Amino acid sequence: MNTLKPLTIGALAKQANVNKETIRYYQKQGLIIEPQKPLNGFRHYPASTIERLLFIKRAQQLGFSLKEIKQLLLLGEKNCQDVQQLAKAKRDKIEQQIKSLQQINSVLNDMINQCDNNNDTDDCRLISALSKQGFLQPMT
Amino acid sequence: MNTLKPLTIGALAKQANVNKETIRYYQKQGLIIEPQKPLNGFRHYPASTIERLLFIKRAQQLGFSLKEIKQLLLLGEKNCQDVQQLAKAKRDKIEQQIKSLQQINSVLNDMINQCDNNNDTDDCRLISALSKQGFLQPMT
DNA sequence: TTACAAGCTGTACTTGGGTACAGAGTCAAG
DNA sequence: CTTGACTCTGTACCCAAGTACAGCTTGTAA
Repeated sequence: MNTLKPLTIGALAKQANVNKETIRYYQKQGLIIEPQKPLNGFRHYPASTIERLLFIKRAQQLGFSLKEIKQLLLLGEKNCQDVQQLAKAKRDKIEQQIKSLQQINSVLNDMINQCDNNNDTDDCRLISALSKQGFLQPMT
Repeated sequence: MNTLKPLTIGALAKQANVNKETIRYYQKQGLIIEPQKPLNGFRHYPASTIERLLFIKRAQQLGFSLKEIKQLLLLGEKNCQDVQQLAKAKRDKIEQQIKSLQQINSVLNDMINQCDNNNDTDDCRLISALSKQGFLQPMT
């Protein structure tokens, strides 16, 4: 009874909660190994591919691109130092992003508040604020 | 002497510090008006187009897409309330993004620190952390 | 006037992360 | 043995925000 249905692409997709086409796409990109196709029939995936897909999705959530994830997977076996480097670079980038977004956010808020203070429709302070120079420092 | 050279596309591009092709692209997208082409000759842009381009670039820095910027420009003349709505929606999105990035950042930092604590190359904690489930709450 | 720079038009290409579809082949249940 | 669900392969398409290029016309300075 427990012949444990072989993992075809559809089953794999379900298990890992990704689209079939996404799996094929990852194969083309070299992110997961495409199992040999038996002469007649469908491919069977090892269960570890589920883990691999989940890994990829988690890394994506951390802001890694597929290209970077490929690096991670290649380095992963051997080179903890290099992996850490990648992670640090990513962290620094993310910190930069946070700072930019915070700056943007405060500008947006100022503008929104200015808008509150003049609700005659004619002259929108928000638009005129955007029309002026120098309200956002160039990112350093 | 001061015939004040007419603003052809190249001059405009220089003034606004954007690429000529970008200007053509914005024209196609309806973000800036393409002046009539005189029967023989090159287009002349009004100086206000410089302002318009700068406006677009500033709005982009605030995270607005070109599509949204088009909205802003259409609304801008009349409808302060609607403009404010757009700005608020954008602010909320940006706040969400900041929160996600902060969460990601702290996860990355934890992982990097774990890596520091074992510098034997063989078993990379960072990779094994990524291999485990549940370290990132699904974005709510 | 002749060369060279600049503008014009249209189309195609880029990146990243996929999705969609057509036209086959194959498997498995009834 | 047939039907329907699934897989396979390949190609094309989507989005955003442009960039690049070919082949032409026009403007300008020496």
